[in-house]
Amino acid sequence: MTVATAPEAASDSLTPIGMAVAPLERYREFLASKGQRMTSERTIIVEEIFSTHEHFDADELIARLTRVRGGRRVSRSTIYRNLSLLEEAGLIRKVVRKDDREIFEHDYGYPKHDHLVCRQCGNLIEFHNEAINEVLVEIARQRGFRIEGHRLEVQGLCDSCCRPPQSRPKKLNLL
Amino acid sequence: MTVATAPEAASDSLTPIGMAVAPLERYREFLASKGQRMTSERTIIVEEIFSTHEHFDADELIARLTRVRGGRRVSRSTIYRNLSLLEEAGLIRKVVRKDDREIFEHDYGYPKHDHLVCRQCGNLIEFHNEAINEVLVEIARQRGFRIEGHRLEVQGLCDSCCRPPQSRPKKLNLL
DNA sequence: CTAAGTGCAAATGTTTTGCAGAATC
DNA sequence: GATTCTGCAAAACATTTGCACTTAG
Repeated sequence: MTVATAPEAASDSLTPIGMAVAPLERYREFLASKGQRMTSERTIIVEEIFSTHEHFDADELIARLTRVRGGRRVSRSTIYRNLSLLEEAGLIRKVVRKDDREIFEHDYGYPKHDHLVCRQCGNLIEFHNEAINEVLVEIARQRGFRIEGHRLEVQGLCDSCCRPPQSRPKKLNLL
Repeated sequence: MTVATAPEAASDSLTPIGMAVAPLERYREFLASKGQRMTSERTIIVEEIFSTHEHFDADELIARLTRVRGGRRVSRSTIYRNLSLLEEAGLIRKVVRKDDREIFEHDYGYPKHDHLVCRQCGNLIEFHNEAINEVLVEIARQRGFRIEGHRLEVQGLCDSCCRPPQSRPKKLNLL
């Protein structure tokens, strides 16, 4: 059982835990199975997405591409088209919706989890709990429902947003 | 412990389980607390929403109002403005997002629950499970997170959409 | 009366789509 | 070489907003 963060033996240079093959390779296979093609834009997108394990929305991804990839950019349409495909391929998934935008994250090579969403600072706090899955499986069984996935967002206030600014009693504003 | 569906003793004619006061009254109080007013449009909206326990989106509500209320209609803007207010008041809540629309349901006078969403027929199947809440409360406690609510949608295929049309072997189409 | 609410039409902002040229297999 | 992709600009769509008029308190 591996708990490491470092790359393991696999077919590519970046192949963390739980990935039989690297994301890019996996995308290529998925595309091939549908008679679709790998392109340089798709490579760039997948590499950027999997270069870090972070939540992102379409705009953030575009920003990252513009910034990081030395100006080499991918059009907005292509981003959207590929986000859909990547989701279909099981490489990413929509986790929550924030400010009218879908937030994505890796769904490949990373253990399943859900999120606490702070309505104040917008932070996403990941958590994993097997009991929830077990409950869902049982409920689904009873109803003859075939589960394909789920999305659980817990709304509220995170630790730091719960209490007023108390750790900064220096410059008091006494109007 | 009441399990009935019929109205109980309360301050209005339509006051099912768990409602200290009827929805309309409750909305009035909420509005008053914010220095806002009750209007005929707001009355119509609340009465229509609580006339049946059904999931709905903005368009469906507008349709229901147009149809049921003998042509007396409320403008789309007013509907949206009030859906937000009603949510803030805790009378309704967004449960899932389907076809790019927010689906609402009663959040007042009805036990908390979550949904199985069939991707095929779009049906929403309600279920209630206390264990999930317990898990969430415990996780939140550990992280110092103050829960205000949650949204859990389980995606998949419902019982009838799981299997192909097998119970209709009469008129076979043998092209 | 005065502040708040409504309806209308126009605006918003994200995501989608049609199409001509570019690229993959 | 044919089919699939991309980028662009325009479209689609649910939801929001500005404004003049109406209405609740």
